[in-house]
Amino acid sequence: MSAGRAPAQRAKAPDKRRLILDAAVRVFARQGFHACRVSDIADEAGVAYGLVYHYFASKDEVLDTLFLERWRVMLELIREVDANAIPVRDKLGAIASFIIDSYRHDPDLMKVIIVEVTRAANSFGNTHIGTIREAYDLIGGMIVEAQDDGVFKVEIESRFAAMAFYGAIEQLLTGWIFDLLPQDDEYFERAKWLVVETVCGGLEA
Amino acid sequence: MSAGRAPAQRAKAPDKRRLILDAAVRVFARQGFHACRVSDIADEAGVAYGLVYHYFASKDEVLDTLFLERWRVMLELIREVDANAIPVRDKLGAIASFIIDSYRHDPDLMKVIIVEVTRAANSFGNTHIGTIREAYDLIGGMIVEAQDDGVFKVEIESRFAAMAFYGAIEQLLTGWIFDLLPQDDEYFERAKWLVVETVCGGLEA
DNA sequence: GGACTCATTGACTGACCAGTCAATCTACTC
DNA sequence: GAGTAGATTGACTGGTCAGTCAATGAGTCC
Repeated sequence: MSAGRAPAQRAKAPDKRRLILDAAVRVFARQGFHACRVSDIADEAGVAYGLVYHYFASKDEVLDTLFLERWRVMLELIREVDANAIPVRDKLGAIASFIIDSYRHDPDLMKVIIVEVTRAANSFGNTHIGTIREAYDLIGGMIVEAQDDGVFKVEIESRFAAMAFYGAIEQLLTGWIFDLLPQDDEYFERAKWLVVETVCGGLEA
Repeated sequence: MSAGRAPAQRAKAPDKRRLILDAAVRVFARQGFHACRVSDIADEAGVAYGLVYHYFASKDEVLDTLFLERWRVMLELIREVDANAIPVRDKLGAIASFIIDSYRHDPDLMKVIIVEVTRAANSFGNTHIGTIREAYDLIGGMIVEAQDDGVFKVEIESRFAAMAFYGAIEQLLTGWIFDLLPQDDEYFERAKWLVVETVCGGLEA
């Protein structure tokens, strides 16, 4: 807890909290949040059952932590991209790149976040809808800006366009998660281009 | 079970099996499949707990039935549309229309199917991936045909295009499910047009 | 009206699992 | 080396709930 203690902890012992989070990602990805037991997480992490409850108040909090950690990074990226004075196409391309690279780098984590949170309308999705929405709103803002600049058609409402754009990306990840699409570097790169090409092609004036 | 008995049943008693399925839709939509109890479904339907197990082998089978019933109708629609000699844009438009109208007509059912099945990679989604995939493949086939005719660019692989198209639609439904987008008739119609316009705009040669 | 079949009821059980807690260990301080 | 605080352990508990089943009801056929 104290600021001075944390570095000392990390220096000597393996960070058990992190160990538990990483194990949880693998277990959630493999079995799903509902189907797995807390003991599965503890076993996967190689720690005692009770230690999970030393670091987290509940099973839910483990998933909340994973989601918030990752989503915060994504929101930062989007804000950063948005601050640059570059064409919308590049902005949307950077977002698509980031999400697809996130999947490429840690497919299990992205699978968990998408399957268990952003699409779980009756559980975690509902809890975090405010945070999720921030991303849609930021993307929507970029589209409004592009419309004001005359780059995008004004007939397509920004909120719809943002949903369609984000939805297309998430569905590609879903395709990879379900193993319906090939997962190699060439395809990941192609997918980035495809999403931007398709959606921007349809939105441009 | 027997062919002669079914109509007699339906004629006199309210069809309890249907009553249970309809109640399940409302309960699953409200609480989610995992969070609800079988007794919630029985209560909602106004029947005894045990009757659910008279008609269905398990809680899972109730959801399976709901999904398969609906998805069969959608596959039929897609095949029917595909058989017509009309432009791709119209074919894809008909599919978008059908899905969006399905939501408009029975939002709870579509919410359940999307949230609990087509996006549930670790449970029902996995069980039904073959059936779900049929839809993607049919849409992919339409896109290939359009590419052969020179209407769509060949650079964008059909599987990717199909996922992007279907993903954009599903995300619109998700927007409605999460109450992030307005839900009135004008918006539903606008959404049909938007999806087709956006995706076809990006795919056309 | 007796015999049969299927529909319907709801109390009960057996398994499962999230979360608790008291005990033990480890490391650091004075 | 005694004292303290946090880390770690895992057996245990309490509640929940899917699925079972024996009993009862209702309709049909002869």
